[in-house]
Amino acid sequence: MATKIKENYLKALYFLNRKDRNISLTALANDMQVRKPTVNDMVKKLSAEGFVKYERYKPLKLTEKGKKAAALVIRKHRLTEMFLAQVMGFGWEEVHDIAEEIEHINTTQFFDRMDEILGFPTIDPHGSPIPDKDGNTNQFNYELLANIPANTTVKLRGLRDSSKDFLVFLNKKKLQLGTIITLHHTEPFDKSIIVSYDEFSEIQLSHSVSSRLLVERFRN
Amino acid sequence: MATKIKENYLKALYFLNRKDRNISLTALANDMQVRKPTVNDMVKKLSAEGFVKYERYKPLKLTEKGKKAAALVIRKHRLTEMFLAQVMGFGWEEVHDIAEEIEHINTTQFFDRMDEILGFPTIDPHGSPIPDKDGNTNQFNYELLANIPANTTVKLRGLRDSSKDFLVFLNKKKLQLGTIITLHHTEPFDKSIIVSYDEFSEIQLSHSVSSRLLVERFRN
DNA sequence: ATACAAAGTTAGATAATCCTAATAATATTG
DNA sequence: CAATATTATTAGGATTATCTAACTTTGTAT
Repeated sequence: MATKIKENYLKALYFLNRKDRNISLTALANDMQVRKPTVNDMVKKLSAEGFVKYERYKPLKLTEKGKKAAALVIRKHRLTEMFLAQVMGFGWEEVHDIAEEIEHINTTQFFDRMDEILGFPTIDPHGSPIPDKDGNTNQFNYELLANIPANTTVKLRGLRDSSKDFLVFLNKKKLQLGTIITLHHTEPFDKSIIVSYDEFSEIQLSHSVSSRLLVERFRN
Repeated sequence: MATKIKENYLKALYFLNRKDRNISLTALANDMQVRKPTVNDMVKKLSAEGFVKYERYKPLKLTEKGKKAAALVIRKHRLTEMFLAQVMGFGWEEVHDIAEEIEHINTTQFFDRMDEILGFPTIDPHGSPIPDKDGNTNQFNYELLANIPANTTVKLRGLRDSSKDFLVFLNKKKLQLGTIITLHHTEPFDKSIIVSYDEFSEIQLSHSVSSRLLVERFRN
């Protein structure tokens, strides 16, 4: 089992890996908020342990072992977030920071019990998929609200950004997972959109917001 | 805030402190399963931070600050144990090891929420008192079952030993907190006792067991 | 009361994770 | 394609928590 710090490097690598299979050391250093020599040392260790493929001056790659290890940490994180929200009553904007600490606990039964109590959930409170025990992640292919044509009705399914600021903003707008949104119009100039949902009519959302919301179109 | 390891030293010091206000370095080393020079270094640091009173070749003493810091870790541990047992359905023999990991999380709201959900409990699943937010511990003065005279009825209130082996033994005997026990007789030779409780009559318990059970006598 | 045992201390090392400063390789760009 | 910028690496150090080996102080027991 990797240390808490290594688990955090693996998580960071996992998310960088989705954007680009070739991960730069600098990107990882920025993500981890450490200096490049620190990352350089660390990737050598992770490479020696088989989590990362590393060759001098070449981009980093996560190995299958590395991907699986990262996915299992993310599983613990997201199960915890779900537990904090569903069982302990925390808001979706509060769960991340607490889960960030609990995810490093190495007690299988604890997470298994959470899983069971929650009824084996497949998504976390932000709509992100919870990897299964083998580290396999169910990829949903939701669309960005920003890319939906006018006069379409969709359901809010996930978030591109789960930062506290954004979540607090969504709380203020009373937007939550499952909210059914009708997009009326897109303003070409600034890409802002006009939507209606629940008791709100003709609300304007900026492109910055609509490009962070993952939605599902209703099948016709 | 002390590191996880320092918190563990403080806990160990706290329990050693109840037996003897003067704590030997060797005792602490045994408790922590490390070598004496390691402890020597550590107590110097804890002393510099004001948790321990340390002078060369003199016994260690916990300062008030040290006692409070330790009590607050124990608070987190026992709240967690209670949460694991009451909310998550773990057996009293399973909760210690998990709580041992969770107690080092530094997120006040998490423990406050547990406390609230549990209805501000004052004891953990083994009957041990949960220190309050200021680190004050309610000391119950229960008696050892071993010291109770014959023909007395008592209620099981706590345990002197919460090791997994002992807890599993109690499970087998169907003894739990709250069980009302009548002590019929004490055998002078080996100090074993004959008791009845629930559906069990005239059960024999060894001194080793009776001296680990904390009981409350009924007021007359 | 001296000798021996137990307890405590010091010195010097190691591993993990981080740093700065300097250097080397690769990529970009005029 | 040479100059420059970016990226990666190396060298050397710091800190935390641990170790072993050797030494010193304190306590005990004949």
